[in-house]
Amino acid sequence: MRIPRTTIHRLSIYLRCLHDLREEKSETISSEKFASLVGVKPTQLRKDLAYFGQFGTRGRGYDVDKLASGIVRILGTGKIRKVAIVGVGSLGSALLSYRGFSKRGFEVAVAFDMKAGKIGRRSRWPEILPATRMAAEIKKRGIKIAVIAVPATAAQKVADKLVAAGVRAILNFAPTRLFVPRGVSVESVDLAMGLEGLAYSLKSRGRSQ
Amino acid sequence: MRIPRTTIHRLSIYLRCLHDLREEKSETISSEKFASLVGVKPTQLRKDLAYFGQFGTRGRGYDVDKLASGIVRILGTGKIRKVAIVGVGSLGSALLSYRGFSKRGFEVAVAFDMKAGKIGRRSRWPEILPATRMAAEIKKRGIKIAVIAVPATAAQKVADKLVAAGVRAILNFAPTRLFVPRGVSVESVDLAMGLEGLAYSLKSRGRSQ
DNA sequence: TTATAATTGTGAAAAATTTCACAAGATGAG
DNA sequence: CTCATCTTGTGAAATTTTTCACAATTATAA
Ligand SMILES: NC(=O)c1ccc[n+]([C@@H]2O[C@H](COP(=O)([O-])OP(=O)(O)OC[C@H]3O[C@@H](n4cnc5c(N)ncnc54)[C@H](O)[C@@H]3O)[C@@H](O)[C@H]2O)c1
Ligand SMILES: NC(=O)c1ccc[n+]([C@@H]2O[C@H](COP(=O)([O-])OP(=O)(O)OC[C@H]3O[C@@H](n4cnc5c(N)ncnc54)[C@H](O)[C@@H]3O)[C@@H](O)[C@H]2O)c1
Repeated sequence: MRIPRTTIHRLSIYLRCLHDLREEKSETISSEKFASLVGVKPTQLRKDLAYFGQFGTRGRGYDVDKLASGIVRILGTGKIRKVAIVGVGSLGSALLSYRGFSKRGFEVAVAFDMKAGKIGRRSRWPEILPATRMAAEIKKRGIKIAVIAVPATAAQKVADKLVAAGVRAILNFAPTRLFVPRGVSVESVDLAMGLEGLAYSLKSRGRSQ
Repeated sequence: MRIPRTTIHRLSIYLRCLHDLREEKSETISSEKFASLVGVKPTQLRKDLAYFGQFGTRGRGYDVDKLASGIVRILGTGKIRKVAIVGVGSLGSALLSYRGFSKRGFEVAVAFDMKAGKIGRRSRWPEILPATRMAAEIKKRGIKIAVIAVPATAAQKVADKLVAAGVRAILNFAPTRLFVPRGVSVESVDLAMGLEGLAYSLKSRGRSQ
């Protein structure tokens, strides 16, 4: 059965919310309350979960812990996944220092840059290596996920090298389309696109929202 | 007529691609070539545009310049829109120094932070003001779009203040849901969510892609 | 134990979105 | 001018996604 892309997207949102609920020591929650918390319809939440099995108890709701670990299992973020970042400019640096990824099951294991000045090891930061060692290190460490934070003009070449080195999933911040072989996934984050969406809803307020 | 959210999203992608085509001095392009460039079906591209009128010439295709300005008009990014950034931490700093927004019709006009050390004026950066002056400055400058780059725990309070000051659209980087009144739009960018999507496709390669 | 209330899981209906198929308009060669 | 070719715009069909409605299951109180 084909699972909608949007369902996977929402699963992430559910998981984030479950983390918060866990911190508040909630044990169980009904689809109704949970849905209103994340901002979807209860039936949608139940249908999203139903694609993957049964997670709740009729008459009671969902066990927060159990549901969280269920979604983690679905997403495949159960054991920590190593991530490489390519491009340690202003955005890459922000990502390197970000503590939020580890909570979600990702470890930034290493970063690469082509400029000599960026190379080295700072306390509490992942090691930054020269871009020339990229292929070898990624192979050696068995890294499957990479983040591209280089200028758009360099992004495709970097992607090609990453794929050749065994990377199977790329989070791309460069504002350009990446062409990759079948079997490799790309998610692109274009911040200007977010602003354009907002500009549009600003223009057509009332109609679109 | 209701326009799909995804259509607006794709319009941004089309526009980015048109910018590139313009730099390559292409004059016209058919929906077929254009679609293969951005990675959608030609009929989808034509349908997306058809929501807003007629932009092409039968037998010839689309005039690159004309289509670009058409999409700009649809999105409402024709005249530069001023944007405020709240939170000048590692991510906020990256956004402040980013030169890519102005090409898309946005100007980061001002930033705010609560820590005294962040306040001031650096060359080529927008002015950074204390958070206490946020409401007054946003009102004074008539800013309608803001970016939230503060910790998740502070995000809702910041959003409330922004809305009270007249902001109508928020790009939110904090990993939390923002509750805002009707008529205010929020786009959230959760980078961990991008990674989770990738982890999933890694797990279920072949099926989902 | 039995009745009542709560809440999930799910097939079917509804709504939204994408794709198709082709008429209509434009171009260019002869 | 005419014909063959190209390519858009669009109503209709197909597909996908969301929502509904309710049977099934569990909890709880009497
Ligand atoms: N900074 C932002 O806020 C922001 C926002 C949206 C999008 N982006 C995009 O993210 C990307 C990075 O942005 P940035 O502001 O950090 O740019 P930047 O110029 O500050 O950093 C780019 C880094 O990549 C390195 N680099 C260049 N080519 C490389 C290669 N082939 N291999 C390894 N390293 C290489 C450079 O040495 C530099 O350190 C760009 O594509 C940009 O458009 C940035
Ligand atoms: N850094 C990243 O790569 C990254 C990635 C994904 C998400 N995020 C999210 O983006 C947000 C910012 O991340 P960061 O790494 O830049 O954090 P940071 O701690 O480096 O910066 C936060 C800044 O916000 C300021 N601040 C706090 N409360 C404020 C308030 N009420 N008003 C004004 N300013 C206030 C702080 O003084 C600080 O300068 C966080 O919510 C984080 O989860 C960051």
